[in-house]
Amino acid sequence: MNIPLYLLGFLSRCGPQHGYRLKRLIAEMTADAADIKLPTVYYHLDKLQLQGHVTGSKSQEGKRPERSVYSITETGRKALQDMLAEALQFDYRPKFEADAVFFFIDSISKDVLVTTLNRYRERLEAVLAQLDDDREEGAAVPDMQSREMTEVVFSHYRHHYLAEVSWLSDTIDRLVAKGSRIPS
Amino acid sequence: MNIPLYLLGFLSRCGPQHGYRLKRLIAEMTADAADIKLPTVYYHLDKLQLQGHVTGSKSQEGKRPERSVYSITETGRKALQDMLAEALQFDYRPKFEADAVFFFIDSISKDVLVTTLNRYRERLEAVLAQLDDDREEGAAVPDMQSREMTEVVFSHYRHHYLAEVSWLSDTIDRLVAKGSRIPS
DNA sequence: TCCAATATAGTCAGTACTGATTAATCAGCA
DNA sequence: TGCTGATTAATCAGTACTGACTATATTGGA
Repeated sequence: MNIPLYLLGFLSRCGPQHGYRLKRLIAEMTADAADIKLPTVYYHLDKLQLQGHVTGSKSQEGKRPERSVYSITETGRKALQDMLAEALQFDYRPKFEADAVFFFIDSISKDVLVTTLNRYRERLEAVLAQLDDDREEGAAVPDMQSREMTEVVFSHYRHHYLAEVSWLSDTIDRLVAKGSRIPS
Repeated sequence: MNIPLYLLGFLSRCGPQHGYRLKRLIAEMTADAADIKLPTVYYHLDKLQLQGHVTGSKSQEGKRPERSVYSITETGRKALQDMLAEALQFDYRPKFEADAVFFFIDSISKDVLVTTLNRYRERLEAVLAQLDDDREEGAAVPDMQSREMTEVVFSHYRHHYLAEVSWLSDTIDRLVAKGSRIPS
């Protein structure tokens, strides 16, 4: 997910942050397109610190355990530019986890498969509806720039969910057609 | 990628195998849809052995280092059925690694972005062409059952690559339209 | 027949990631 | 005011994965 890019990017845009706040910032600003787990955030902040791309200033307040505010450094800004250039390579390599099933359907009845796929299609259509709701909500993202780009990202998901539905329809048709030719 | 499902599935279908052979079997039979790395294969075979789903019989031939032939056990076949049922849940959650760029384009000129996206589209179209070639090749997969299902999987990739191209076109149009309204 | 290249079979050490847990603070309300 | 549940902030121990490496066997050609 190119996590360091998100971390440096938002540290640069929003100024010094605690790891925890940074994680939430990213989730909010990207409308959850990037939901990075908290331990993962700290893992990468540590690495970035070793590389000198961020500095963490520890500070003790009262009896609280130590906590750090992370800031991007000058070399961090350089690294950010490099990462952006790298990300511009745009390499799409999807993995369809569930496709394994198709290699072993001989142990599944065709009826069950078709029924399951139909249910899957219903769920996908629900996700699409949800996605449109979230888009409306994403319209609440503060700055203009981010909002427009959030639209681009939403559209990205939308296209692929539609593709999934379309493939599903084809596949169901194919299975049903085959079933009618060779009725079991 | 549900690797244990592939391992048990092909051990079941093709009989006892060395880890190495199993890996290649899977690559061939799935026309590379599942390219599992060799150390990953052994990692999961070890786990499956601990769980009792496969047995590995060590055998020394000549001066060769020890090597194991793995077989699926009865509990392994049970586990395989469970995994198939689980995989039938069909959960599609795409992650678009490169989308991070869109949240930081303010530091990139629009011209560069549009040029880059156009180049990306060209590359995608090449991949689509390659995909069709591979499909032809996949037609050489031995048994009928596998071949048909390989078609389904190819069609899956095809739909999503087409979606990617279609999203790209929309996005480029959007960027260009915006650029013409507010010429920099 | 000897050698280089390739195929076969596997290990190891390190990277990336995350579920579960800890620990203090704060807001609401009985 | 004292208790409860949510929020803020972070760590730890474990899982999953893989690049780089080791070692033998086989094969095609000079």
